[in-house]
Amino acid sequence: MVTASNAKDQEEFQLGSFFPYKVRVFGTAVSTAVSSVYRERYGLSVSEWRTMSILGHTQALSASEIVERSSMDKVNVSRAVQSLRKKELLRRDIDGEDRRKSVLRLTEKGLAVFNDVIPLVRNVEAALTENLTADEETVLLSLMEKVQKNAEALIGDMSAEAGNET
Amino acid sequence: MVTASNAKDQEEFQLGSFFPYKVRVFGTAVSTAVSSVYRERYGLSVSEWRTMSILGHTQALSASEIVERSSMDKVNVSRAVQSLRKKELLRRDIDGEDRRKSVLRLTEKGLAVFNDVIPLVRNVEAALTENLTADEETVLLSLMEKVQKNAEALIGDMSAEAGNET
DNA sequence: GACAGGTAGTTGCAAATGATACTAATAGGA
DNA sequence: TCCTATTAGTATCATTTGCAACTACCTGTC
Repeated sequence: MVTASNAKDQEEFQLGSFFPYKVRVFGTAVSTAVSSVYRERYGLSVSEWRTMSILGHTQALSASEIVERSSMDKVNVSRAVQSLRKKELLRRDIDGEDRRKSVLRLTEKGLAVFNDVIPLVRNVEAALTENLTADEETVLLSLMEKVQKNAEALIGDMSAEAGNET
Repeated sequence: MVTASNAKDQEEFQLGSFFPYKVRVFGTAVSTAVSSVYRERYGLSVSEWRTMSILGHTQALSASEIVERSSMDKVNVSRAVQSLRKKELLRRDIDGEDRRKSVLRLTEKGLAVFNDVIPLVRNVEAALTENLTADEETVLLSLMEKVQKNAEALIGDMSAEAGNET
């Protein structure tokens, strides 16, 4: 998979035209635009927002169910739950049948915040793609998915190999 | 800009189909795939890699010139420079004409590392887009740019307004 | 030549993220 | 029942990142 290079590669490497660099800059811009909304308004972090938005309607999930739906790891979720509880936006009960499991749901206050934020982030979402046609948006999403799958495959390979080619 | 919402918005919000969420997951996957390469091999952070790749051929830049070319802020660059110096991958001299300015360049060791990493990241870059046609890649990049510009405009608006619409 | 204002870069503090190790509880056997 | 393996979630530590304040230096003006 990792093959040889030639001298040209080295001479011509330009960060500005490096695909992963562009992706990162793109992602940072989008992420900042959206997260500013709920951070400035309610001091919510990305993890907190994700947790809330998953609990929003599908009330009463365990932490690990949130992990499955949010592409966050359990540490992240655990911390988001903690700080949301501190802010009284989320309530945690213990599952009667399996006392390792938590039963998480938004409080009324949490739901109110959530409902308040939704239109704001939706507006940002709309503004981000306002000059794209519906087709373009579809294409963008499907290409991103393709690349993402490639990336995930690569990551899988790496952690499997753990580094051996010189 | 921020307009009204209706009840449907709130009922139907799904994190999984939220555009910024998808972008973030996409970006994280790509970024992880690439940065693992130079992190595992040489313990380089993203900032360090960026700094190195900008200095690579265009030897001898000041920190602020790196800032301009890298979409990192000066704090980030400063720290990257520090740790690269510690690793002896980068040398810093002081500009004779303006002693506030640093004159940064890769050491031989740094250049060797850089040249060693280039083909590896190039391979990842290629693998990320291997199932995309050249056209698709072009389209993806141009759509990302469009969205990114929108995002940057939004960010600009926000910091200008500082939050007032209810 | 001294003072105001701007620029280059650094440092320190706080929030966010990731990896690892740990505790508590359940499940499946023997 | 007891023993081991798994699972849910938490705590700890190291890294990363951002913001704001700070030092050092330069420029222009008086």
